[in-house]
Amino acid sequence: MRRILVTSALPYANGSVHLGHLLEHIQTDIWVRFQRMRGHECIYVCADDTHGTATMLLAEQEGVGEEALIDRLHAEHLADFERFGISYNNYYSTHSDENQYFSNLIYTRLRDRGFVYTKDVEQLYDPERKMFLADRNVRGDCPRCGASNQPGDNCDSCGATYDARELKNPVSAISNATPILRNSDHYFVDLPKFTDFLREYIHNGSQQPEVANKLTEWIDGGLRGWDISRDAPYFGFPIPDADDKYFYVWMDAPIGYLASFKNWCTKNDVDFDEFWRADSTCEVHHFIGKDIINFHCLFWPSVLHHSDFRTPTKVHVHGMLTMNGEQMSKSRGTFVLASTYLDYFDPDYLRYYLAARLAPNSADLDLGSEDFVSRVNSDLVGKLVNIASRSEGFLAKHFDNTLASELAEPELWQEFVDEEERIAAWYEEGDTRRVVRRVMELADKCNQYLANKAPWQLIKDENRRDEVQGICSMGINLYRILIAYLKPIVPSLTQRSEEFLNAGDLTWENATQPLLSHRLNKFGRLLNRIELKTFNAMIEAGAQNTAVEDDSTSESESPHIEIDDFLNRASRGG
RNA sequence: GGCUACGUAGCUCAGCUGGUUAGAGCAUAGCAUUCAUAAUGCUAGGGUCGUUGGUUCAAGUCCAACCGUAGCUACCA
Repeated sequence: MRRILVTSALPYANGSVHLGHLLEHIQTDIWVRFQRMRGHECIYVCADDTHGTATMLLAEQEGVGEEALIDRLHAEHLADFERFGISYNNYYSTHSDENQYFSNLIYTRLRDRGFVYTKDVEQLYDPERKMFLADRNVRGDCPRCGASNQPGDNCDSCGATYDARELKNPVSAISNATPILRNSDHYFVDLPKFTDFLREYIHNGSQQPEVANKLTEWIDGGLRGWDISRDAPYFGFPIPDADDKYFYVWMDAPIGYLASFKNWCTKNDVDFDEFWRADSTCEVHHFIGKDIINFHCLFWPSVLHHSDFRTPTKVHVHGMLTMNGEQMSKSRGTFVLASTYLDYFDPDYLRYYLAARLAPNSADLDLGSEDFVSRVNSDLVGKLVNIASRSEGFLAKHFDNTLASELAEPELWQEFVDEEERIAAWYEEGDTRRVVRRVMELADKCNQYLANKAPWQLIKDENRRDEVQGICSMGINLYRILIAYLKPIVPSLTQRSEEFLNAGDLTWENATQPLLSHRLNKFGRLLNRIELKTFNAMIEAGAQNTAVEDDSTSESESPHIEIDDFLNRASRGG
């Protein structure tokens, strides 16, 4: 039995769960459910990422304390994810004692080993709000093309990248005050010292090839020190032995994985160190989006390795979700919250669709409305569920819902059984696209078999009734093995099927044993078809739900962050 | 600008280390069927495999250039 710890990136506590988050958490959950189905120990933890300026400002805007804000969002996030069947063992928070403990521990270890240095940094400062301004919180004229009202790090108009200090006519996006330059000591992790370690680490099988490529690029370009401190006021953990300095949110965010797991270990009496000591033989898998590769594949393993923790076994990187070919964005009206989706569709539809498109790479994934509807209706209902539906009637009507005592077509059955190994390997790699394709090919094969045998003809002949039972029992058994193969992807459909099949929980092991002389439960509708207009209604509702927010931010004239930017970065990782 | 990935039928994609007339599903058309949630089965049309050049007995499959698309160019809560 393998011992596996799995994480999804930590959603940031400044907004609701949306389909972009779900892509990641569903992908993770499928992998986790597969591992558990195979009989491995698989602990899945996540948490809300709570610290930083954004939460601080949002709390202020809402007139509540940060802790009240993050508590509220934590409850919301967890409820949304749970309704999608995401099977965390623990969904915690980075604003926790455990997280502070590990942050301090890691920091002091790094510091004591000479991997931390301080440097004087000059930054824009908002004199009204008395706080330093991150690049994103400054707007001004582009130093190259002169376009007005550009963000502090790059120009949307001409694409130039620059330092916020170079902006002309800078304005604080928080208070509209004119920022001044001010100096402060910052704490840096000496990343360049980890160059050799990283060069080796990224080729140890922990990275997808295209990710390793990108990392090599960064490393070859020369690593720079990583600024891990922020000045007060800042919502976060104070840095030990420093005056009014706080850990930069991206420092303690990944540590949230440790904290969440530790919290779970305490409650379940599991040895944390078994998983995290440097020579652990357990596995650690992170699932993240490609936007946060640097944090998880450069900083995180470096920090872990140099503070006596093991490094991740594998980082699974996925691409971004687009809607009908466009970036998910509120202004384009292609933004759908998890809760909005649930007003219209069963989670299994989305889980199935995403699984049908996911491969072990970081390519972007498009959710196309017609494609979505067609795959659900053709594959799940028309092909798969249809097998059970068309077989069941005969058994119920003529055979007291009882399966034949032996397999009518052992070779056909064996063919389905023989796929087990390949399908498992695809799951393991994260190639659910192949899993789905193969299962649907088998479903086609099964429908062909039923069409050829035409039990609806045979039933008319009194002498051939036994054949009908045999054929339909094949149909049910084949349906059963196929739904078992898809169990990690469509848990609720599987559960309804298990009830109908009346033979307990499907496991990877028992799925390849046919049911013989077995009594089924009463058949109920397993899955409904969906309509394109429902999907369109959902998109429209999504646009309406979010239009309000757009207005409010533009009216205030001081959005702390462009709203679309928010979305792209809403799934950070912790 | 630099780097990376991708560009195969209307759509989503298979095509591994180069080797018979380029495949599947969906969509479309016709036929069959009616057990099944207007589901299923059979058949057909549809692609100069982004462009050009090269290596080779042989290239969608390797190389180069070009065109196009997307992304990255790390400290942003």
